[in-house]
Amino acid sequence: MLDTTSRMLEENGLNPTLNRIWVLEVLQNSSQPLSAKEVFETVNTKHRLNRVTVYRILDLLADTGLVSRISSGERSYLYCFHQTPAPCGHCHFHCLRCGEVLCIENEAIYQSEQALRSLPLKIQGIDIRLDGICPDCQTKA
Amino acid sequence: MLDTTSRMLEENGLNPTLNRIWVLEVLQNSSQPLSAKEVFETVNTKHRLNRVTVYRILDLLADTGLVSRISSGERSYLYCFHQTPAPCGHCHFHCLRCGEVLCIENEAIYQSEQALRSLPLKIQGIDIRLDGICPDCQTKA
DNA sequence: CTTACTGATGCAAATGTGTTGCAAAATGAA
DNA sequence: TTCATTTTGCAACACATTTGCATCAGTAAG
Repeated sequence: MLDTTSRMLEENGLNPTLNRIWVLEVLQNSSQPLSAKEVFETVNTKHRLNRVTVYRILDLLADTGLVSRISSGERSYLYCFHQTPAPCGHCHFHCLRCGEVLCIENEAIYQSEQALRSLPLKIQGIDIRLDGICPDCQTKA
Repeated sequence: MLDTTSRMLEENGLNPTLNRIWVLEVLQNSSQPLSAKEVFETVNTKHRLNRVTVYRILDLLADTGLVSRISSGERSYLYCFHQTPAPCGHCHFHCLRCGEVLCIENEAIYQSEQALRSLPLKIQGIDIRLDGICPDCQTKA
C-alpha cells in the first residue's frame, strides 16, 4: 500500500515524503471527501505533523490532479481521491441536516457532465453539489 | 421597484425593512453573483449600515429561498437572485484566471439538472460550478 | 401617553479556515 | 564532507463569517 502510494506520488512529479504518503493514504482510505482539518487530525493521531504541512500537501495534490478539491456547501474545501480519473460521472451530495458529504458515481451524472462540457466555454473542471437530506437523516426524522 | 421588492419580502414572511430592501435590490440589479462584502459595500455607499446586518440579511434571504447561496470556488460564498425559480438551467462559471463568476442559463444545463433530479435522493438544491478560463481572459492571453 | 414586548440593528470581540515569512531539518548532488 | 534544494515546523497574520450583548424601532395593551 505504502509502495503504491509512493509510486503514485513519483509518477506525478512529487517526492514521496512520509507526510505526503500519509496524507494521500488517508484520502484513499476514506469513502467520503474530507476537510483539511479532518485529514490533519486523522494523520496526526498516528504521526505528529503540522497543520500547515497538511494544507501545503493538499494544495500540491490538488494542483497535480491526484485529488480533487471540491466545495462543501459550507465554509471549507473538501478533498477527495478517486480511482477513476474524470470525466467519470462523479458528484457530491451534501446533507443539509447532518452536514455529511457523500460521493456519488452514476450514469445520469456522466450524462450531465457530458452536456456541460459541450457548452461553448473552455471548461477545466466541473463541481456538482447536490443539497438535500441524506437517506440516514430521512429515516431518523 | 421598492414596492415590488417590499412585497416580495412580505410574501416570504419577512418584514420589509429598508436594509432588507436595499440588500435584495442590489442582488436583483446585479447580472453576476455577489459576495457579502460586495453587497455590503454597494449598499453602504448610499445608506450607512453594518457589515453584520448584511450577513444576517443574506442568511435570511438564502433560508427563505429568495436568493441562492453558491460556492465561488474560492473562500467566500456568493449570493445570486434569479427571476425564475429552480430548476431552470442555471449554473455558474468560475474563471480560474481573473476570479470572476458568471451566471449561465442554458438548455444543456436544464437537461443536466433534470438528469440529476432523477437520482434516488431527496434533492433540494443543485449547485453546479464550472471552472475554466472566461472568454475575456482567453482573448487577452 | 406610558409600559411592555418583539424583532432588527450596531458594535466589539471571537472563531474558523487558510496563508505567509522565516529558520531549522532533511534530502540529494558534487 | 560540503553545498544547494526541498520540506517541514512554528508563530504570526489575514480574511470571511459568527456570536454575545446592548440598544433601538415599532407595535399592542393598559
